[in-house]
Amino acid sequence: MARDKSTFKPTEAELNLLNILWQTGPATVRQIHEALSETQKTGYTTVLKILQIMHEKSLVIRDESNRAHVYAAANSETHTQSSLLKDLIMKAFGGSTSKLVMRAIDDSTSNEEIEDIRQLLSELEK
Amino acid sequence: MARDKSTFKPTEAELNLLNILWQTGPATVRQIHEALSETQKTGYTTVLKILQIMHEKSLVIRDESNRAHVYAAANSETHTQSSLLKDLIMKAFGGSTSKLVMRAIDDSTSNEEIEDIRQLLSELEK
DNA sequence: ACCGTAATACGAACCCAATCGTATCTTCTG
DNA sequence: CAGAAGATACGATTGGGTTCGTATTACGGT
Repeated sequence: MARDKSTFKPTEAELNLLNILWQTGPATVRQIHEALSETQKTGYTTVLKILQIMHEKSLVIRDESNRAHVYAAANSETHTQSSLLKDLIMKAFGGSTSKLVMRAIDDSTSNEEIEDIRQLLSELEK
Repeated sequence: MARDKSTFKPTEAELNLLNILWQTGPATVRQIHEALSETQKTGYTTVLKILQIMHEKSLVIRDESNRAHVYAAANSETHTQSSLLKDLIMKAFGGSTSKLVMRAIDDSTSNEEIEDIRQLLSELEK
């Protein structure tokens, strides 16, 4: 069952690796594992395995021209965020984006965040 | 491992049932199953089993005074939405609510949604 | 050319979610 | 009160995600 691209939902472990790839750009398993080790204690082969699975799912692309394969995210961070967001809106907000935005704003506790959002809205007014 | 309430994340099947409970209020397994059957074709005992598991996890409360137990969501829809939202913000938006809001707004295609959000922002300006 | 190092590939184990079939229990009816 | 109907409880199966150990392969230096 090949999943629709816009519907695609990476798992939690996969998303962790994608976050690293988006931040650092294309990287080898070793580099990714090292980056991940900053926050997690996951085995090298575990990272490798997940990347291989992600490759099968076309979540990442890989360059095999060198011995150490170089992996890169197949989709942009923005695209993936949209996909996950849409998923959540459908499942938990009855498909209403405005309900989600309202909830997000209501939950904002940090003044900084509120200011950022206010700024955002000003931009929108044009 | 008892999960923190604010961190709690229902599974997809669980969320489906919660959506029904939030909409209809307390209900028996039969009622829930019937409501679910509108959109899904899931066996009766499957629904029952999931509700039992949710009960163990304290996702729902149940009234056993009658033969047919009456289930109700343990947490409000709003609370659960906040929890899921926070989870997504952490995992996919680097913890930034404003990034998520921006993405949600950028993705809004429906004029109606955009108008609703605009309205929302006007309210916020006060 | 050899050997150690570092890489990939493979497969097993474990856990949890989801589904359903069957067993058991309760209640009402005839 | 016997038995059907309808309810819960339980256990087994399947599938996917996550983890890691081991096997295999490819490079690089002496």
